[in-house]
Amino acid sequence: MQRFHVIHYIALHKKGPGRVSSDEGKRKGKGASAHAAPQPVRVRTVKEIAAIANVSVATVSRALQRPEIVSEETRLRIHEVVKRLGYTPNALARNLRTARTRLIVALVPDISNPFFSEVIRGIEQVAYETGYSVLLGETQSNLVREQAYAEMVAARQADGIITMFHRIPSIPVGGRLPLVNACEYVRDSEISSVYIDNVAAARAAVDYLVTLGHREIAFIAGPSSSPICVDREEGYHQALERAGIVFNETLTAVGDFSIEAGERAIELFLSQGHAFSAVFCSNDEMAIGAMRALISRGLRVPEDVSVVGFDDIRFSRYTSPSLTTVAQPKNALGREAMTMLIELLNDPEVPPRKRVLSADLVVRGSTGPRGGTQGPAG
Amino acid sequence: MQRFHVIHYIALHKKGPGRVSSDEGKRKGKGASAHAAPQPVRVRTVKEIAAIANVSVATVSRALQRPEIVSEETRLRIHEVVKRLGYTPNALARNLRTARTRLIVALVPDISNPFFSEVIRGIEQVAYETGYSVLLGETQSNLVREQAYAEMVAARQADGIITMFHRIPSIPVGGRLPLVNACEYVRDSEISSVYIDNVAAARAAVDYLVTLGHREIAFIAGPSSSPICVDREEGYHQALERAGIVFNETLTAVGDFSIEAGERAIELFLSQGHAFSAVFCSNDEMAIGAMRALISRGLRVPEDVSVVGFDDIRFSRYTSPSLTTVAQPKNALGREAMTMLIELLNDPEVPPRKRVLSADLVVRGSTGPRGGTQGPAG
DNA sequence: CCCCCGAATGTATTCGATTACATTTTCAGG
DNA sequence: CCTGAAAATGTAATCGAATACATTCGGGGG
Repeated sequence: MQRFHVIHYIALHKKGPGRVSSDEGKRKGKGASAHAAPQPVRVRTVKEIAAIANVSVATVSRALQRPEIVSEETRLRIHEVVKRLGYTPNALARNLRTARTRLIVALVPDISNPFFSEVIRGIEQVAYETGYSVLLGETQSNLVREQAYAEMVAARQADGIITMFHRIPSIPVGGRLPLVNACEYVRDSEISSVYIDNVAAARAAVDYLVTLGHREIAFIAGPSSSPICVDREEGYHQALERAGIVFNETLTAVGDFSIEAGERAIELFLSQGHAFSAVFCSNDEMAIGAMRALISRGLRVPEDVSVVGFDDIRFSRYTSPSLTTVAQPKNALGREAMTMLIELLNDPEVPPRKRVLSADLVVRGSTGPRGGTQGPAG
Repeated sequence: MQRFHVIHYIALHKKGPGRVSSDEGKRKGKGASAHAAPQPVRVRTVKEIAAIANVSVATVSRALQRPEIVSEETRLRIHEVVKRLGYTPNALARNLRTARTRLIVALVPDISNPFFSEVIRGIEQVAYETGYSVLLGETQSNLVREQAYAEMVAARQADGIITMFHRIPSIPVGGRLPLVNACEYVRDSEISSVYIDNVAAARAAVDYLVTLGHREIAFIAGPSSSPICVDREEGYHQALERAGIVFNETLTAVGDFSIEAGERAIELFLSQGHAFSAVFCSNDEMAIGAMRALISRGLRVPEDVSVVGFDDIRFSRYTSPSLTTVAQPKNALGREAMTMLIELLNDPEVPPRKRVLSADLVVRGSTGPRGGTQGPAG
């Protein structure tokens, strides 16, 4: 990999980035009021509230949980005290007693991936509607971290978990943990999942390139450890076969979903000197990298080479040219996943299910009919 | 706003995106084993472990918490039982008793913003080193959500909180909640914060444009509700003043940090017909939007107009041309924030502090000397 | 052989809320 | 003015682990 532009730095300060100044903290407030009395954090309990409101703890609890069964007068008095003292019930005690937290954990490999953000938004919508809260965890595809978050459920700190990668945290013996797999799935496993028909989606994308007249279609695959990537590759093969195009192994490269991987793949294809007029990529980042590499080699997109991505991340609308890609129903994936998880939480007996949603091809500027020029090496 | 490319959809399936199929769930496993016995989730407790290992609950607890004070023989026996039965201690009970969770909440307005992801990574590094776990919350700049997450601390579900926006969740009366503000800060408030010297950083960016010969420098500001945006604007003004350039009000526009806002701002400048040869933007997204708009109007970056962003998000390396921008020490911001929070947790008496880190200007391809052409309208 | 000390383990309280069950209050109907 | 059911409130057990305090055990010193 090489940079295309020289990067040089101009320090704003003499001190390095590590140096810090913290004088503001030392300044004394102008009046005497500035934390003159760093009074210990007064933690209130039901007992105190009960004593002050002149009722029993049970009544306080009821006034907060099911106000309708407490007399108006008492209720108002208790609420006044609660408000005045700023009382918040201890959720640990409550959850311990009730054996539920109304909290679910959503795990993503990479939070900055805009694809997942949309899915998470879907999860949160349903969670909100059903009175759950969502806590996010980033695993960075690290097994240890995945496991650590899964333990939170085993330790009763959360009720369930939605994962967005293809590895299932090993289930603590004894209990089936309430888990739903979103976007990805694990073949043959007894895990509930929501995902799209990746074979069909990839096939449709490549079909579209075929209808534009392309015959030499390159493919940039994702890691084969992920079942959905295998499916996308399968879809690519099926489309070629249907169109009567002979599969050319040298026109397939494997990447790791990064922009750089897309660039490298194109470099590889070009160096091999085999002609191609279109590239289908297993995700948008790699497609963006592919476009960059093509353009920097003086090839025009889509006049010389058409490019298709997968996912429809927000940014693919803003590349130049904008990217044709397979749009996953991100929001729906999230919503379905959360809905399934709630079913599971309400009734642990329900068998695991797999739900398959459909995807759409979004045609933008990066694809066009096979041009007069025969492609890069044609 | 208008699209530059026609977008049309090709449905992959007849059924709409909402339709789902879930046949796989119904299929019976080939053998009898497939969840033949959906046995109730056996939740183990110390008591059970103690009974099976033939010791008291205290000994089990000790074997898990401080193994060294338990005899080798007993310890091994207990660990064997724990492992065999897949016992995980109930964290709620533990946290209730010990009054600490070793969990902190990190709140961001938008998880897909790559700027925050880097900061979060810094937070997590320090958290990991000190035995804390980080849970992420996305607030979407929604006050209700900010408040809801803050309540988690009041309810003792988390020990502390790091926010990355300029609003302070109203503190539950009675207790100062352990909170650190990262990247942003609140003027004159008694809140610990870590941020960069935005005035100096912005000034340096504009200074740089001046050294390249630019005199008509436009500015795309961020929302003035955010102190750091005000600071960046102040830095812009200071740099102009130093260079003896008269401030031209029509060359300043306010945006909301989105790509579209950057586009709109450029349209505005161009429509006003006032010449400019450089644009400084309060963040990278708006700078990317600005470049798009300029290029789509047939202007060259940087030959006709230089563009500078702020933040140095990952993607700004990959635009064409790549973006010159102010790089915030994202990782250090996160690390410092978490470090400060831990100090606060260990000793609630420590007064709030503000730490100011330095930023670097990263020069890439979007800036160049003021060219022969006089800019868009010159 | 006894005493004492430290190591190992056990007993029982505690954390703070929820809630089953018990008790008191209220008031309509007789 | 009494009765009884419903409403309101109170008492105490409970969730599961941690831990202060109590007890037991083993063995070295006197």
